[in-house]
Amino acid sequence: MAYLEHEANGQYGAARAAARPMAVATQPTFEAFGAKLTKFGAHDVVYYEGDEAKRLYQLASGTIMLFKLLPDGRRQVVEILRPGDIFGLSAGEEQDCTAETLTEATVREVDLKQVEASVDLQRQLTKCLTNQMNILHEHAVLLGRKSAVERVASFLMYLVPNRGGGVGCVGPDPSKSDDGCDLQLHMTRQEIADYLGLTIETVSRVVSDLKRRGVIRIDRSDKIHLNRICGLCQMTGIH
Amino acid sequence: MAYLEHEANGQYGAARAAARPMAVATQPTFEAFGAKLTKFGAHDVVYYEGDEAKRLYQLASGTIMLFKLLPDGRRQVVEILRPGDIFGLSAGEEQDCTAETLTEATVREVDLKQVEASVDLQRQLTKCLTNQMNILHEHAVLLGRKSAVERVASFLMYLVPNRGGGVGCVGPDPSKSDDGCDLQLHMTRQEIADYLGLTIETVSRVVSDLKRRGVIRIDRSDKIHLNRICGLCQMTGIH
DNA sequence: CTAGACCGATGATCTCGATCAAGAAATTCG
DNA sequence: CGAATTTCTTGATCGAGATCATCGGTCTAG
Repeated sequence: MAYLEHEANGQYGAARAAARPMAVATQPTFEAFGAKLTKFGAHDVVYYEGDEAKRLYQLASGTIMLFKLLPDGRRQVVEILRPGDIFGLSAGEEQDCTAETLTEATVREVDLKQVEASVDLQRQLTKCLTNQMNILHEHAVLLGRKSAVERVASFLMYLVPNRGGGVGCVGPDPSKSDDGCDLQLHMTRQEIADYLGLTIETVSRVVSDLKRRGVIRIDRSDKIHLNRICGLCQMTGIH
Repeated sequence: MAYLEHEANGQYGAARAAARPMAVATQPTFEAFGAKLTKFGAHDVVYYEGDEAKRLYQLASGTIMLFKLLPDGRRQVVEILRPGDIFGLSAGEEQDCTAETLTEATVREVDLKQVEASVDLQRQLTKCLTNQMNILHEHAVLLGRKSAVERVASFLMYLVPNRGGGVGCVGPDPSKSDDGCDLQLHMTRQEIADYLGLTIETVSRVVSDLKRRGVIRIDRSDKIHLNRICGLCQMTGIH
């Protein structure tokens, strides 16, 4: 029985966890499908939770967050979208999240009828959804099992181009002196906290701590320089 | 600006959060596509995290969990699958999760090539993925923002037929005396803990507490009777 | 320039859930 | 059946992160 053989590696066979999905290829776009292009300013709402879900959206440029609210005001940011990501689909009649821009953004809109009809569109859709699903899985690990430091480190690594969340990290890469990187967050401490399932104070403290330890440098509160990417990656909990 | 108008409702416009997605319609199946049917015993592994992702699976009967591991053994159960749910797709070459049965289960397998080719299959796929994505969003709220009691209450409500997670709850329903329900968990306390981002002890304590308060009755450790569904629903944090 | 609003940093304290430690109950197996 | 093993429960203690409180910095409006 495969299960037993596996158990030899520890409680859940943690040794197998070393194999991890690699960063994902470029995402398809819906350009070719005569999608309507809409422009939004920073901090605009594209739709609210509860609005009728009748269109498919794809982010063409900028950054958008999807969040959900509890009636007492607690908020959870469930996805941070990048160009190529799709949103606005819902299993029910209504949107399950609010979509709000973090920066200026342009969005492609396609009618759901049109989606139904096109094989190509469906194929691309599947690819996008699968990709976003994998990210949601990784985020569930972060929210369910990681410490505050690990969450912030994972978040920063997620913003490093081609290193989504430290996933696929190969350890210190001596072949390149790429161990520095400038990040533009486009998010307030509150938005970061709501994404990481923390409070604003904890995020602030952890960031200060990373600065004190020399792992990062803070140029402006939303502009952070990573001094040692690999050092940061070691703090994400995935090593 | 829509944002400002919205803000009148509180920090994030919590008032809008009342509108929630309804329970989802029956899921499509891939029966018609000549899928190969495989039978698994309880606690069998369908595939491991890191295995090559080359097939699409759909759960035909039984229950399966998808989980991810951190190298130090921390585990997060990211999805609990029900008949109709699909799994095994990955953005990369490798599976991002381990899939393990909770009960005996039968699984339909379709080759990825075949998926690419069929419009119908794609359409159904989109529907399944969208549904599961919505559940992942809800679960992110649970992991990021809910208390231990709210998590356990939400989990139990999630198992009540037609009341997925208390979503779409309409308050005490006096038209039916349906305020009781027998649940078969098919999960150990450890598995529940790993799904809810808690420890086994906390899950055990909360369950004992719900029993003490008369909200539930424990017939066997994995067989729980809900005495007052609405009372439980009130504890999920969504009201 | 000042006043006001907002955002972020940081100290003090508290609390919920984790951790540590036994037992009790259920399940498996000889 | 009883012994061994696993799972669950419960108590005691601890600590990471939440909460509360304050202050400094920055941006905007007048």
